[in-house]
Amino acid sequence: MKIGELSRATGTNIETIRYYERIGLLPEPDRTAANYRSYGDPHRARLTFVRHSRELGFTIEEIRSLLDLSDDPARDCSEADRIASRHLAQVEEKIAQLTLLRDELTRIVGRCRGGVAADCRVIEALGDHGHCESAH
Amino acid sequence: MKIGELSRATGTNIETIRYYERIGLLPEPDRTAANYRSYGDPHRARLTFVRHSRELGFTIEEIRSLLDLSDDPARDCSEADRIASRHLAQVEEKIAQLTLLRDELTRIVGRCRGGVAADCRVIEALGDHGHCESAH
DNA sequence: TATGCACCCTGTAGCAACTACAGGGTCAAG
DNA sequence: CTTGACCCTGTAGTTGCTACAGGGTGCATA
Repeated sequence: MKIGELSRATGTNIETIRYYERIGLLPEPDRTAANYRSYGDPHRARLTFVRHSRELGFTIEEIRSLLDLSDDPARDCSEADRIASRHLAQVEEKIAQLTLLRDELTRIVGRCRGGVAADCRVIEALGDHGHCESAH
Repeated sequence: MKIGELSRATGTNIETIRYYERIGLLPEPDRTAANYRSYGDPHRARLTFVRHSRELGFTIEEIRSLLDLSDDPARDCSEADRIASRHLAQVEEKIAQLTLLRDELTRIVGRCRGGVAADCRVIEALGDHGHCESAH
C-alpha cells in the first residue's frame, strides 16, 4: 500500500508518517520503481500501535520503549506495565491540576458584572494571585 | 530593580522575562549605565499578571488581548469575560478527555498479569483500538 | 592592584510532536 | 498530451519556553 492509503487506513497525516520514519519509530519501507514508499500489514499494525499510544498520551520515547518491548517477545512484560502505570499517574495528576484550575476559572468568570475594563473583576483577578483559593 | 530581583519577586526565570520582552508582552525597560535592565513596580505588576494567567493556562495570545484590554480602561469588559469563558470551556473539555483517557489506561494497566512481552495484555491493548470502551 | 565571583548582556539553538510549504517527479484518465 | 491526483526531499514554522556560548560589569577580598 502507498503512503496515502496507509494514511487513510490509520487516520494519520502523511507528513506524520514520514516524520515517524525519520525519527526511527517506523522502519523504512520498501520503495516502488518510482521511489514511492510501499507498506505492508506489519507497517500498518505498527503505526496503529503508535497512533493509539499517542492518543492515550504516551510520549514518543515511551512508545519507542513499548515498541522495543513488543519487538522482543521474550522480554518481561513488567516494563510495559511500569510505563503505563507511570503514565496513568501523570494523567491523574494532570486531571487534579486542571480541576483546581477549572474551579479557579469558574470563580473568576463568575465575578464578571459587565462594565469597563478599569473595573473588570476578571482582569483584577488575573493580576492578583491573592484572590485565588488554591495553589496552581 | 534588576532582572534578577524581578525574577525572584515574581518566580519567573530570567530567560523567560527576556523572552516576554522580545515577543512584546512586557515593555522594554530603562537601562542603567552598564546596559542592565531596570524595572519598576508597573513592570512587576504586568509580569505577575502574565505569570498568573499562564498558570491558569491562558495562551500568550490570549494574555496579549487581556493586557491590551487592561491598558485601555475605557474598553468594555466583555471581551475579557469572553476569553476567560472560552478558556474555561477548553479546560472542561480537556478534563473530560483526560478522564476518558484515565479510565482507558486504568483498564489497560489492570490487565497486566506479568509474564513475557509476547503475552502482554498492555501491549496488545495498545495495538488494538478494538479493546477500547470509549473514543479518544 | 589583582582576582574571584555573582550578576548582567546578546544571539542563537534546542525541546516535543508535529505541520506546512517549496519545488520537483510519476502516473492514469480523458 | 495535458490535467489532476498523488508521491518525493528538504527545510522552516508552531508554542512557550530553556540552555548555552561568549562576552561585559561591579563589588568584596587577598
